[in-house]
Amino acid sequence: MTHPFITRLERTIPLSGPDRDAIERLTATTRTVPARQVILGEDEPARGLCVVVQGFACCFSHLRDGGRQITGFLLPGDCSSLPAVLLGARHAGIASLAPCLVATVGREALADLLLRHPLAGCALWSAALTQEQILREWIVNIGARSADRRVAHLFSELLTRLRQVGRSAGDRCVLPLTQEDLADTLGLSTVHVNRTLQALRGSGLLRFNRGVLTVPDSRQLESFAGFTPDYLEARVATEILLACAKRDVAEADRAPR
Amino acid sequence: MTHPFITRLERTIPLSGPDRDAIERLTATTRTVPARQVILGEDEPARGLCVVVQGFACCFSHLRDGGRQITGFLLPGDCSSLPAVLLGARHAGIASLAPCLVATVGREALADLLLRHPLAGCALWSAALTQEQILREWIVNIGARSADRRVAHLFSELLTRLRQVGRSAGDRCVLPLTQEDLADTLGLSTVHVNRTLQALRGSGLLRFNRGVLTVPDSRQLESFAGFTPDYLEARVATEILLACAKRDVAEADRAPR
DNA sequence: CGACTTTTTGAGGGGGCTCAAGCCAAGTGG
DNA sequence: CCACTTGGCTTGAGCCCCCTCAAAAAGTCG
Repeated sequence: MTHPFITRLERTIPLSGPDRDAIERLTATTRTVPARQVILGEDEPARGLCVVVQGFACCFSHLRDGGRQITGFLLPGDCSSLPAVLLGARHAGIASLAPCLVATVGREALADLLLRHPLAGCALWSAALTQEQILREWIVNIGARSADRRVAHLFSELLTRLRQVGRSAGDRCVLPLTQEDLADTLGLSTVHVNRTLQALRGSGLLRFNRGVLTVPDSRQLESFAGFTPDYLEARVATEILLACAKRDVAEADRAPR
Repeated sequence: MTHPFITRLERTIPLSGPDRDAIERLTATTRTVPARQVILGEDEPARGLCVVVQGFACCFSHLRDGGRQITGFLLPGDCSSLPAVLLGARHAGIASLAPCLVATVGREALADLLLRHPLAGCALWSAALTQEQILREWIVNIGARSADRRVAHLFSELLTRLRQVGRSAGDRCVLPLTQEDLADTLGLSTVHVNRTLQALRGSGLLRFNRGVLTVPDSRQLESFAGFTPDYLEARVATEILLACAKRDVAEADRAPR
């Protein structure tokens, strides 16, 4: 089976054989992390890019008053935000929600990849850009939608993303989230999430029971939520692609491994 | 005076002379846009990267029910989100809030820049990453803070960013925003923004009058909002920098313009 | 079984929303 | 120079969405 991270990157750019090899090598050594564990604290400096090979994780921020806000989910093949690694700035924390298989790509290795494999580098950037699209959509979701549509939209997005990585069986999928997690994601209280889920179940749009989401008619749910999946479909423009490829060839000529 | 876009990019990476020249050439032709004008609609395809040279603009999304959510502000030197250009995906709309000077960098020109000037390209990516950091912070703001702290946090961020680009005089700055804009940014109603502003004025933390923000003690405001500016300070890690620079030199050898 | 986490329910309150009207400043045109 | 318009700001009243607090019910796991 191909490496999830490679599959993920190839959704934006078709990679060459050497590219794939290089990435595979970087993410070969993994470590397992139990569920509900902090993978990278908000305060500790990021040593490298964190790639979730298997499992389910999230990015989070804590407020002084004890509140928690989840700012993203990491599915198999996703990686932690590049800013954490490239820019020295503050970064979100990362925690596992289900047991995870995690690879960490150090800064030097990352720099080397960017240098020797521009196409792979470009793919990495593109993944970060997709991430940005998602964040923007989340702002719209939290800022402008009612509680029920908010929940529906999040579930629609997660269902779509899980399908992309082959982790959904028909109309149901596993989401290792508690109602508290949902609350911290959507800017709602736990109690209200509970009642909203009941209402949604009542209207037949979805059922969410002990980490299993069931959506009888995803089309209907998406329509209710105002969800359109186009922000999740990344494909790099050909002009850019050609430029990267050209450089890639040049690199190969000059510095064959 | 140096070009604002270059100043912006150099906040993350020190550029070489040729890099600067190339960027300057790309953003030389600008057009003026009056205030309150749509620069790029949500539906129309993005022809290129949109660089705000002067003025004040915002990114926005519209919902079916007529609601609007502002998902970002573009200050002098900022550019529209790369995803719009590189990935074919849906993108946010862009609108001017004050009169703007805007340059558009076409996809071909952008590809050419990435090819010939890796360092400049890296700077561009980094700017996008900073953008991501800001989006993440906005999610925390909208999702987890009360109305008054939300307003305080946004103002703190904008004040800091305006200082970075030299557009704030001491304790005051110009923000061409209506209360409705603030409402659409923060996920609040216009009426409530009004009352919140009054409360903040009452407590002496800030005054916002007809587009002029006055903050007597920014330290105090930031403390109230729970604002820390570290997510706005981007600086690319040296390892990455060296890799880019190395490639840059190699490029210069191989294909001198 | 006993300790714990997660979900569910109830009751009450408050933060923020909607609707609607009045106000103020800055144009615009006669 | 003054009516008239216009867009934004301000206020009031009423209410509903969602929050908090608290406790019971239902799973979960050693």
